[in-house]
Amino acid sequence: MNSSQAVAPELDASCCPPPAAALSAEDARQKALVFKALSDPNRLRLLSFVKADESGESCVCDLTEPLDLGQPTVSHHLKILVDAGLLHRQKRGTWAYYSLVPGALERAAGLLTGL
Amino acid sequence: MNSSQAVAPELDASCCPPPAAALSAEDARQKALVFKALSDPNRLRLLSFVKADESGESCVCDLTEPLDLGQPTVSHHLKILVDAGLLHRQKRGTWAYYSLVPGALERAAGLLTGL
DNA sequence: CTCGTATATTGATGAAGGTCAATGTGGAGG
DNA sequence: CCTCCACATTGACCTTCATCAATATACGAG
Repeated sequence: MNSSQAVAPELDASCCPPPAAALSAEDARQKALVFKALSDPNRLRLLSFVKADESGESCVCDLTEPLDLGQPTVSHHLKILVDAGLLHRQKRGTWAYYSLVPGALERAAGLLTGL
Repeated sequence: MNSSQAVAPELDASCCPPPAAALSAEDARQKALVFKALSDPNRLRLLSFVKADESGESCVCDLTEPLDLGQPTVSHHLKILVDAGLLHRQKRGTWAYYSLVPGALERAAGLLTGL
């Protein structure tokens, strides 16, 4: 009864054809999902922290403290960013490493300039 | 008890210096305001309609019908977009004309690529 | 001044979202 | 097998938000 598999399709599309006309209700609904994932300060900071890390990936335990949030809350936010197609999750042993999906931020930016 | 004057400062900044480090809580809070304004499907469509209009501006009455929303709801969304620095409002006579703030979408996109 | 029109504001309502405490899961070590 | 650790999930609470009906405001026409 959750939305674990809901991946924003806009970020998977190879590119963004110029819309020519206005957004349809469906297009708007799906693009809004990406910006909804970006509309929380703590999620923006999570993206920032992951991107700033030298290794390019961070585990939950590294992100909990600087955000001053509980571990379940951080996991929740990370899941939203993964579902939006912005972060990638790789589990190694007990740890879960999160990394930026290459080009995802640029594609999200393209959703704006290509409105 | 409202936020009529809350203008997102990020969109007014002349440019976006490379962050070097990670986002502060305050930076994240203000940038999230812009994406929160973009996180609603109907607001994305409003931006799209305004941009697609040949004259570059649209009045509320032109936007109410294609969105299939009530007039107060459309006014509410437009206000949020104005407060976020994305739309500009100009009142002429009885009508209120909304237009895209030049470069605002590009600056919002820059908030992402410059994370 | 009065009426009609276009827009903004207020108040209420139901849905969605962020957070935490508690619990579940699954791998590593003894 | 048992225990600790990192992380995920669940359930509950409270806040925020999108929407509408009703009302207010402001302007133009007559």
